[in-house]
Amino acid sequence: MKDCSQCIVRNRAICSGLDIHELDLLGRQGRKQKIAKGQTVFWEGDDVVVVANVIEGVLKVSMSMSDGREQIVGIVFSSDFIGRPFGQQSPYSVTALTDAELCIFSRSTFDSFARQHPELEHKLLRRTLTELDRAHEWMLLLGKKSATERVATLLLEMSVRLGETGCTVDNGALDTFELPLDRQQIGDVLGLTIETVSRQFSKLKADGVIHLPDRRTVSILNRARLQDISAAA
Amino acid sequence: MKDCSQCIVRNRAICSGLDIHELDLLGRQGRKQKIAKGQTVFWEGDDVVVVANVIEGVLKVSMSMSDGREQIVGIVFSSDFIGRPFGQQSPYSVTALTDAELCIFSRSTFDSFARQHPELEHKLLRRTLTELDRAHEWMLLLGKKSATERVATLLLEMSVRLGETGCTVDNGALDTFELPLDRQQIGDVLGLTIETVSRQFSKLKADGVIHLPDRRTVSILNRARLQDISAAA
DNA sequence: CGCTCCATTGACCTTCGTCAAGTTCGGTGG
DNA sequence: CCACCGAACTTGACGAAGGTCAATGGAGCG
Repeated sequence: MKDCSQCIVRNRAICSGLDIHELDLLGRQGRKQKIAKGQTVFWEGDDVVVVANVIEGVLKVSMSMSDGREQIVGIVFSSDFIGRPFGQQSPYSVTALTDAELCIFSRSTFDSFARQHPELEHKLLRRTLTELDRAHEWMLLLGKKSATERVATLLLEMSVRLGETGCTVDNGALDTFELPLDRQQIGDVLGLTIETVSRQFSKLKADGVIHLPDRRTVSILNRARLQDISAAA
Repeated sequence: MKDCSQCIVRNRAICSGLDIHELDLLGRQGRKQKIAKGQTVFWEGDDVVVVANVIEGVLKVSMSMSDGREQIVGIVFSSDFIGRPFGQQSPYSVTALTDAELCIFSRSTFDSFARQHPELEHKLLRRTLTELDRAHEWMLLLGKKSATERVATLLLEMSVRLGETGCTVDNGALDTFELPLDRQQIGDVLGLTIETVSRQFSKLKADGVIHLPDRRTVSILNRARLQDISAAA
């Protein structure tokens, strides 16, 4: 890798706490890699040989059962971190939902670098803690919310997180955005079937809460109403 | 707090990486506190003023919606850590399921101590990462598993985690144990109603997989079968 | 002995999943 | 530019799993 200081996620990724010297050191260990949409970066159950920062693109983190049932347990965006540091087996798979670019490190290299650079571990800790908060929020959704509430929650969440990833200037929630997930994947995030998701989309559209110009893009027409429907805590 | 070196969770809590000097320093900041069963340690949405190690007892970590629906997002045992370091608001409530004893720190004190002691942050990071793994596993359960599978999974999980907390010598999974949760709470962990949980218990009992000597205690008669039913990944 | 609190069980109903057509969109080739 | 093709999505009819409501059971305690 040549120059971390020019990296577009420089200020948002976990590397952001490092000084120029450390950044250079870490940079030597990493390599950029492009991942095509649909490609899996690593598989559930495999040995964790690498971890990575997401430079560009959207990926899903998923777990599945022996009979094929799959749950998406996370969606990661530009500047997010993927992989399981300090672990032997990967508990999940990571797959690109869009074409993506990663900054990849061998896990063992990363682990020992992290141990020698508390600032990096600190950033990773903070990130893991927010990730855990998000997981908890999602457990509430999966355990207690109705189909309508789940879909509304997802739309709001995507609106916010796509807004955060710096595609826009203002960093605010987007009113119109393109979903990086197809209907099946939305079902797999929400613990619903594709048909139920579709019906809820249709209903929200019929109620004038959202507009669906095409399969993938969503326009929020009435955010307050959507928040209401999502039964936000 | 007088003497951390004598603490019963000394070797399992996040303090375990600290040397005697550091341990003494940290010990001066903490205080032990007994919590009665049913008492809430801190509330969802409140400012996080404290964090704590669990010395003894079992507590639930829960999130709830404005209309009262509640999801238990975690169960913590002896030597586990509770509270949200580096955060403003607590995203969840923590309530004692049994009488408990905590080792409490002011969050700001803990935060700055942690930042000055990378070994502590490292332990906390590892713990947070396994906590996240567990949350992911539970998302799979909540999103994709049937009622029977959920109950079977919970029983196995409790069997293992109660076994780990050092109540026994061998640290293995227990075949007979007392549930720290009542039926309503089991429902709140599994995303089911109390009636469905009860029906599944009765069914497992009728099938000879488990035995229920009284409301709270469970005896696993056929672990292999239970594992099968749980649809473990 | 009887009261209270859980837990269990039963009957019924709602929500969501399943199965099976359609329909739309986007891409490809004529 | 238009026709066609396939994949993804939508819609409908039906059924099953689990929720709801209500009655019953049973253990612990005064």
